[in-house]
Amino acid sequence: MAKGPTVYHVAERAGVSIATVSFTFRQPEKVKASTRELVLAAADELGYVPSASARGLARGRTGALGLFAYDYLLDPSGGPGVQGGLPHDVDAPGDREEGNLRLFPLYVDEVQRGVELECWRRGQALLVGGGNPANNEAVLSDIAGRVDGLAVFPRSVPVEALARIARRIPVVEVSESLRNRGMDHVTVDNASGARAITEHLIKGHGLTELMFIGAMPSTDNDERLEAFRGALAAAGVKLRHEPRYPAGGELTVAETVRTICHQGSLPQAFVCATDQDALVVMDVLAAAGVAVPKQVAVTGFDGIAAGRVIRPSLTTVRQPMERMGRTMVELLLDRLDHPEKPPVDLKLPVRLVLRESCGCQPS
Amino acid sequence: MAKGPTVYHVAERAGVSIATVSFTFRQPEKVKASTRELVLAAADELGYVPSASARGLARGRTGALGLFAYDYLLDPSGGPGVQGGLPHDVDAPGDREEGNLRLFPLYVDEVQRGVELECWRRGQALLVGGGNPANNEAVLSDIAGRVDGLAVFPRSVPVEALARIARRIPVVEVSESLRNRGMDHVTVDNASGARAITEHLIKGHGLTELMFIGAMPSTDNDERLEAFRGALAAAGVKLRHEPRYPAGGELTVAETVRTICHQGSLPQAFVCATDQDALVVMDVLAAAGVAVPKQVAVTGFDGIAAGRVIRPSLTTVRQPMERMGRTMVELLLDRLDHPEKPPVDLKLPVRLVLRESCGCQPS
DNA sequence: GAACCGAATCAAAGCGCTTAGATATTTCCT
DNA sequence: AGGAAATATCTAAGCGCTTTGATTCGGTTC
Repeated sequence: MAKGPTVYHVAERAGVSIATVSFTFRQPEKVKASTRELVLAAADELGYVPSASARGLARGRTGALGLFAYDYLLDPSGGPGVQGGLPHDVDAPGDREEGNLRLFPLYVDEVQRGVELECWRRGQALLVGGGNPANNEAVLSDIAGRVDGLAVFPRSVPVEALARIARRIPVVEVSESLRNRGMDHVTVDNASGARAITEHLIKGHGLTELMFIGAMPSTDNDERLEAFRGALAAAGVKLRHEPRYPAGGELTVAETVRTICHQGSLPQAFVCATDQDALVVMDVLAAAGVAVPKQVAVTGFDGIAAGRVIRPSLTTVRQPMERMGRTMVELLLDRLDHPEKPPVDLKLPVRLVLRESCGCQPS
Repeated sequence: MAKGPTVYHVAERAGVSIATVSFTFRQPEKVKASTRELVLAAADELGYVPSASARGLARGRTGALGLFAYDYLLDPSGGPGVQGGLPHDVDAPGDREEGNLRLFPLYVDEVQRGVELECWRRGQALLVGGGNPANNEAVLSDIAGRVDGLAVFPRSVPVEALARIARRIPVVEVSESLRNRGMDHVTVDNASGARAITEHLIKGHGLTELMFIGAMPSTDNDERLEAFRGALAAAGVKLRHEPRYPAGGELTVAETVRTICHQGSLPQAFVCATDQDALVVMDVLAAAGVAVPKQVAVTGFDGIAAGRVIRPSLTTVRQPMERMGRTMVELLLDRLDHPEKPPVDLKLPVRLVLRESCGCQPS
């Protein structure tokens, strides 16, 4: 287990210079076939594995991309998680350690998967870092020092810290395009999605008393709310139920809905800012004995897996999450070749997914 | 976007030597407080981010661990995937690109998650690499050059390639402990699990005609089969249905079960080698109009999320997957400190999870 | 056979950081 | 105040690789 063999050892064994060894691995066509085999044989016998540190230092590029994957489930302010309303199970209690909370892949998981797949497809190494809410910045900086480009989730890290990193290497962020100029962004067409789902409720199901609800004010959610309002106005529906936005976590979504149930002032539909919000809403409604979609329709936004399996299944707007991840990788690699191009905001299309919770029939 | 600032720039700006800059970041207590602040200020103004390549080269350690995550779903021989028998959905067709196959986290996903969480908790950087079945070895070698230790899934990579890597850096493998001496292993107590589930069928449900079935002969599966046999023998149950093991994929599990259905020679229970096998079995049975568990019981092994949600829910033996991932990281870090200790085989406990598919009632 | 040429190989200069060991500075005694 | 001991900082030598420009080599051409 002594310190492993280096180019020097291989070179000596093959009777060539270290330059030739390097060429053999990086630009094989520059080396005469016979020499190449000699070197490869020596490398093989020695069990030579090139040091990425040395290469990275010499080339000025590490050849790896980074993903800063913030775990929302570990976030104390993250709310009740995704499991509300899902089928319970005899072995659930005490199984937390083993991933009960993660029965389904979450939004971030699916995007992360896209990043992984695209990196692998392109032979790029991928460093995934996580917070560790304690020392997010230290972790981020550590990752930044290891990679050529970085993909991050919104609000996983302070803006200034991110800006600082972005001065050194390309950074691409999901959503939040309005803030953080100076880096690329991948977003989805929130407006179209929210409009489509609102119009469907109005025209498809003849509902007019719609209420928008969501836990967090984010760029995405704001755009959705805006489009929701627009769709109501366009349809000539007057806003009986004011959009509710228990922003900042003052009032949780659950509490808000619970109150509404008690007051008996239910709208005809809850248009939720996200699927996770919708799951919470449906959970509360079930507990209060309110039938979905009979008494009230519920819609989400995102298209996470859990919404597909829950009963009633969740009508939603699906974001192309895997593709978003892949796109981030593409943007990063592009940016490495063209550092001076102006920052890009790539807006990906969404798709209305009609399921049971709005009143549609499953096929 | 010029090449970023280095220790030299920071040193110059702070009016100290580069050594002091380095100390400020690595061993702050060795630097006088006033100097430290000077350096940190300079670093901050310059947007200094230490280069991990340079550090790795100088220290002989990269400070990162690697995970070689083979994607079984991309494996052409991987069989029908996990979705057999799961609820279908209006938006399923054509949605493949967006992760339909991964509606639930698979075994590898949960283990990977454990690796990630433990790395993050310990402030370790984590490199996840994937095959790319084409050039697995190249990818593996690339990763190996970047990390201090490597975690791999069984049979994701040729044994010799792995052995070669293991000569250079610590490697820990899931399962397969019988092969590949010379590296650490994390396994589970397959024997206890298989025995427990078999005994439950015999004593709990009074079944005597049990049939073992699984797609792949692996160390894990062999141990399970062995314990299955042992449990039958111990219970004095004679083996009416010979353990069926369509090894090597000659006959797929699906075909085997289909044939059995047609012949009308059903056992009282299918004891499957893995949950994925069990899902396939249940899918075929459903298609053949055979009621589970009324006409035949089915059990799995692993405890993947899908088995919890499918109806009837799947009785199985749960592996502590997240913990296995965490354990791999622990072993790796241990091994770095104690290279000469003999290789370890860590056998983690499993837990019998009774659900509907064996005939038990959900609570 | 001298002059020349392309191809193959090599020598050497870093890349940005860590860390012994040397040196400068401060602290604390007597 | 003088000097030893403790502390703070610096000098300089790598770490293993890439890559430019120089050198060597085996042939061609005239």
